[in-house]
Amino acid sequence: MAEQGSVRRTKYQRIATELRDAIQAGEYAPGDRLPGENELMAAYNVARMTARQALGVLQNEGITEARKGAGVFVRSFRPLRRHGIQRLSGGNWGSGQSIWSADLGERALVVDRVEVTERTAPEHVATALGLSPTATVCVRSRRFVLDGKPVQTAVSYLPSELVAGSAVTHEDTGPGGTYARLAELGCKPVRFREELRSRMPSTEEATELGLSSGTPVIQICRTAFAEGGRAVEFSELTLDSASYVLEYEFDA
Amino acid sequence: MAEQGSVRRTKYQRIATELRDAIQAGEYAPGDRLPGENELMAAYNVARMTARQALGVLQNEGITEARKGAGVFVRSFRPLRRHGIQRLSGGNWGSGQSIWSADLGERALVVDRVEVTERTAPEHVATALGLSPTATVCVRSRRFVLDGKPVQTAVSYLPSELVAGSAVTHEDTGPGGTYARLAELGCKPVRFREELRSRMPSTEEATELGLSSGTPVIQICRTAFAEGGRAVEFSELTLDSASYVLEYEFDA
DNA sequence: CAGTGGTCTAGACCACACC
DNA sequence: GTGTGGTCTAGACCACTGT
Repeated sequence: MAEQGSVRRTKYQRIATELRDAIQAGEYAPGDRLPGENELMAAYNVARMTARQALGVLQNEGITEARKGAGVFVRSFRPLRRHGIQRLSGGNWGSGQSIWSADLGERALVVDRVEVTERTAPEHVATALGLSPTATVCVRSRRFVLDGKPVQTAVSYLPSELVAGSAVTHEDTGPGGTYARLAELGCKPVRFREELRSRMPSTEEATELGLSSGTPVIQICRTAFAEGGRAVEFSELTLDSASYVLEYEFDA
Repeated sequence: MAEQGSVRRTKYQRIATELRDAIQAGEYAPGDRLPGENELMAAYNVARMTARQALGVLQNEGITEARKGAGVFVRSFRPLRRHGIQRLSGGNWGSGQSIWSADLGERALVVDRVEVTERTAPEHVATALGLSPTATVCVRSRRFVLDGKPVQTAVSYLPSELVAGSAVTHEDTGPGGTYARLAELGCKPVRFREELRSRMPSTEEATELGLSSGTPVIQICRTAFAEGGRAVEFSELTLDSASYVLEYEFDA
């Protein structure tokens, strides 16, 4: 009880630190239940809001997750691996191993929702595609689900002038998908630029991806270029950061 | 359908939503001061903790920042652009434009702290480098600062057996840096694998990078391979997600 | 049903920023 | 000094989860 002078931190920080250390020491495994608000109030002789604040620290760090009516639990990190560059042509690269388990396993990443519309291009899309501000684009919105859990949303924009009347404007784009259709139209993507950033999700994104507090998203803006440098597709992907590891492999 | 949902929520969510909408509508520009706790208490007739909770929502979304004794302010996003693949050989790629302003400008990214040590390889490092668990590695820790603000930390691990006695083990690795020294040792890196994830920072990382609440970090684990596939360097980079946009450009 | 986390109140003291 | 956000208390009611 008497520990005034050691470190100058606050009560909730001290509680949070002890819980975090216990987790990292393996005293609580992923999925385990942590002491709840009532237990912390009794164990540390603090008010409810103080115990809550301590638990909130861990939640905002993304290492725990609260389930209403059930308790607070240790989260796990079992990411999908997304290979940013597909040419995994079989070299012996990789005497060293990847850091995070691939875990792609046999679980299927399936499309949950598809929505195809046409509208005038948002400004940043028109800019990315090099279109006039009044041009229209085909907008393909999808959500991807893994084992019932949404992990990614994707919105692709393609110039209407390019894809009008093709299967790209259908929900089912047919064998080979959008890129195969673009190839048939003489605009096969041959080069890509991906711009990544990470940030906290909006409330809509958190809802749509089923994200708990303390989970950032990775936003990928990809532009696909055809031979000659024409931008033929612009995509905005939003990934649940707890579900993904991104991998890029390239030569010097 | 009707969008009655905006009225259904709790008090703090309603307050947060109104503030967020006001920000997105441009009523508050980046750097502007928002109504504080006292103002919100009066304006919405709520208790202090409720006003705080509303402001906490925006902070956790990373769109505002609280400065003790001063107020709550709208954050801005002015990222550096990190080109993951340096072969930016001047094609005409890019009829379309990048999404976020590059803003690299003339500001200098400088090394703030360097620390070089030697120790036995942590398990995941030994695995990544294909070393025995008892092997020792040269550990180079650095912090990078932009305009006085820390934006990245980097820890590189190189096999001791490879770099012992070379300038790699000095704080100043000389012209061309570590990779030039590796080349001289006959182990020039010719291929790289970068594994990225995003997560909330630990408290140490938040302190070291000066991150405010609601700012994730991007963690990059890079393995450098020499000709023949030998892993010669493993690096762990931790980036302030508010300071970076990552770009990867590659052929299909 | 009992127990959990989520929301909310109405006070209080503190450290810090700005004037 | 005054006002700010940060911490903390001691209550309360609610919605939800589990059994």
